[in-house]
Amino acid sequence: MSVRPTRPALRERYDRRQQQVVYQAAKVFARRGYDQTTMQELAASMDLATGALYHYFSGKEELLTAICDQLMEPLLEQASELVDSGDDAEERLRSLVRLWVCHVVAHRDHMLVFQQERHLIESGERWRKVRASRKAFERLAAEALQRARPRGDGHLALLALLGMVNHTAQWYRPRGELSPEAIADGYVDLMLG
Amino acid sequence: MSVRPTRPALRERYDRRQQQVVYQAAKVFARRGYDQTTMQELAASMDLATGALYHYFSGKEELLTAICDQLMEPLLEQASELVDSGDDAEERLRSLVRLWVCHVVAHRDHMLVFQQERHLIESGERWRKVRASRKAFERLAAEALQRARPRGDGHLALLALLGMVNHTAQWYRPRGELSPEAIADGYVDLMLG
DNA sequence: TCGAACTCCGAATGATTGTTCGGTAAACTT
DNA sequence: AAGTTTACCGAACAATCATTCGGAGTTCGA
Repeated sequence: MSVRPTRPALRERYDRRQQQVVYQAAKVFARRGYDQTTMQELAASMDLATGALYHYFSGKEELLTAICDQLMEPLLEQASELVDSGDDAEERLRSLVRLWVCHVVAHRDHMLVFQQERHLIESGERWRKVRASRKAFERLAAEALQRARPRGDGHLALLALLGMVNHTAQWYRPRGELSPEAIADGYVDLMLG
Repeated sequence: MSVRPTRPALRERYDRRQQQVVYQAAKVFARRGYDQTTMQELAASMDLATGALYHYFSGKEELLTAICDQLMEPLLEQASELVDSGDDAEERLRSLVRLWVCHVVAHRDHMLVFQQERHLIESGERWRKVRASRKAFERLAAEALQRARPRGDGHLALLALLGMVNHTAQWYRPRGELSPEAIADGYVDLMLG
C-alpha cells in the first residue's frame, strides 16, 4: 500500500517520483491501452520491480485517476483565470482555445488515455471529480463561445469545438508544421466564420 | 472454431445471427469497454452460452474486426457513390457530411468501440484493411472539402471536420432536438463560414 | 553512528477469463 | 425415417495478471 513519507524532507522526492510514474503510465497506456498494459510491463518500462509501483499508488485504477486529475486540474485552473481577464469577447475565446490546444498537445498521452477510457469515467462514483472538472471546463468554453458568437446555434457550435480540439490529440505531432497557437487560431477562425 | 454452413439454405440464418452478435457486441463493448467485457457477459446478454459465440467467431478479436468492418465498409461504399453525383461542390460536401453524420449516429456503438480501441487498430497487420478504409474515406472527405472551400488551410479544416463529426457519436442521443441532417448542415455551415 | 523510516525487490498467490471440447437436441436432406 | 449437418450447451482448462508481502539495501534524523 502506498504511504507518503511523514518526514517533510522526503516528501518532495516522493512526490516527484510519483509524478514521473504518472507520466510514464500515461505514455505507455496511450500506446498499448490501459487494459493491455500489465503492471509488470509498466514497471519494467521504468526499470522498476512490479511491487515498487504499489509504493506510489494503491492500484492500477488509482494510476488512471491520477492521469485524469493531472490532465484536468491545471487546465481548469488556468482557464478560470483567463475568464477574469479584460479582453473583448473574441480575444477571450481565442485565448481560451489557445490555452486549451496547448494543454491538449502538451498532455497528448493523458488525453488519449482519457478518451480511450471514457466508458469507465462516464460512470462510477470514483470518477465524479473528473467528470465535474470536465463539465466545469465545458461551461467556461460555452460561455466564452456564446459571448464571441451571439448568433447561431451555440449548442452545436460548442460540441463542434469540443470535437475538433479534443481530436487534436490524435493527429498532432511535435514535428508538424502547425504550432499549437496556429491550430487554435484556425479553429477560432472557423467558429467565427 | 466458427464454421459457416455449407448448405446454402442455412447460410442466410447463420449470417443473420452473426450480424446480430456483432451488433450486440458493439453495444456491450461501447458501454463496458472491450477488455472489461468478458465473453461470458457478452454471451449472457444474448441469452447464449459462452461457447456459442465461438460458433460464429473464432475469437474475441475477430469480433472487434467485424465491428470495424461493419462500420467502415458501407460508409466507404456509399461515399464513393456520392462522389460521382453531379451536384456542385458545396452540395456534394453537404451530401457527404450528411451521409457521414447519419452513419455515425446510426452506428454509434460501433463508432465508440472504434474510437476506444484506436490504439489496437493503429498498429498490427490484422487491422490493415480497417486503416485503409478509414484512409480512403478521409481522402474522399478531403477532396470534397477542398473543392467546396478552395481557400484557407484545407489540411486543418479537414482535421477539424473529422474531429467534430466523429465526436458526434459521444453526445448524440436519438431523443435530442437535432436531427442528424441538421447537425451535418450545422457542421458544413461552420466549414464554409 | 545508531535506529527508524524509506525505497525498492521479485517470487508467490488468488482470482479472473478466453478458449476448448465432448455432448445433446434440433433442423435439414434424401 | 435414418443419417448428416447445424446450433448451442456449459463445465473444465490453461494462461494471464493485479496485488501481496517478507525482506534487503539505502537514506535520514539525532
